[in-house]
Amino acid sequence: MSLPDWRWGYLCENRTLGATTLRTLRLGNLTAERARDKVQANLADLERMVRFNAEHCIGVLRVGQQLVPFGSHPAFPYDWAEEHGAAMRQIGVLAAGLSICLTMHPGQFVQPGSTDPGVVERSLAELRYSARVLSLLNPGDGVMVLHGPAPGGDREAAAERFIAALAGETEVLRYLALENDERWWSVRELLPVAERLGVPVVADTLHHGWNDGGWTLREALEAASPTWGGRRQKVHLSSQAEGGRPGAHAELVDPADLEQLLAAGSHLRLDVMVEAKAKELAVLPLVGETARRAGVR
DNA sequence: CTGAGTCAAGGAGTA
DNA sequence: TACTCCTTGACTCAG
Repeated sequence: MSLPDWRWGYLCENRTLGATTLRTLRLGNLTAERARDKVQANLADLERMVRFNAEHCIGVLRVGQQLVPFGSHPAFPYDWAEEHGAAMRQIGVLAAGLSICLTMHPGQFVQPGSTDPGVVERSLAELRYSARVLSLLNPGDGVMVLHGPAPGGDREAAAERFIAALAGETEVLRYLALENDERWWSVRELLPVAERLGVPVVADTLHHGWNDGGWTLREALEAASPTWGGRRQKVHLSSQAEGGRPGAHAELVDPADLEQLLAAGSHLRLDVMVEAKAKELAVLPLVGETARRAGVR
């Protein structure tokens, strides 16, 4: 088997380093001084993780959504982009020089397709915040991943609201990608929504296992591939936690799940984000395994 | 110092 | 109506 042209990635923190970009604080404790401390600590660890990644051939890193805690909240006490922009740009230049792609993943509260205008506005605020972070950190190839809209009983209407809310958001759309979920949006169903927004589709292998839309994993990967244009195609890889509820992430990646992705996508140029509780410890063996198969280069 | 309870936020399902 | 769960961990405070 030839070496797949893949890069690997993990999420938000690094156990080897004891580093994290997930530091946050309570809204009730939100002061400029405390927020500044958190942001600076998160950024310092982000830089350490970027360097670690470069040393270990890990090409992608997800940045914690709370890199700037409450960065999209009206109560945030200062202009974080102004104060931390220089530090973010510096890390971005470092990462770009090391060919490391930084990504984000706004959470389940972000619902730009909601029927509630207040929810839409708060969701857009979070998406604009994420786009701003990426534009400072990673203007070249940053990506933020969002799930399809909650259907609310009428998928088509929800999709139309979702598209309408995002259509004018140039900065957001520049970084946005849509990810299949285990219940409502298979890769196949998500493609037309993404196409209308002009954004790419992230195929998540675990979600695909529960909700395949009638496609094999290979079909899903190949269908999503052209949505990435010349960019590397982002894919999420994880394994079901033993005894956990459906969708719960395992500590590591099951070898069978790696084999499945290799069989389905070895011919594609992928960025494989590993969603595993052990973070980089789950990725390092995969980097080694895929390199071993190719023989020493 | 430790462990339990809690944390901005939405939506869907269950009781 | 009230409660649970998301992807998780970090924060807070009572003891």
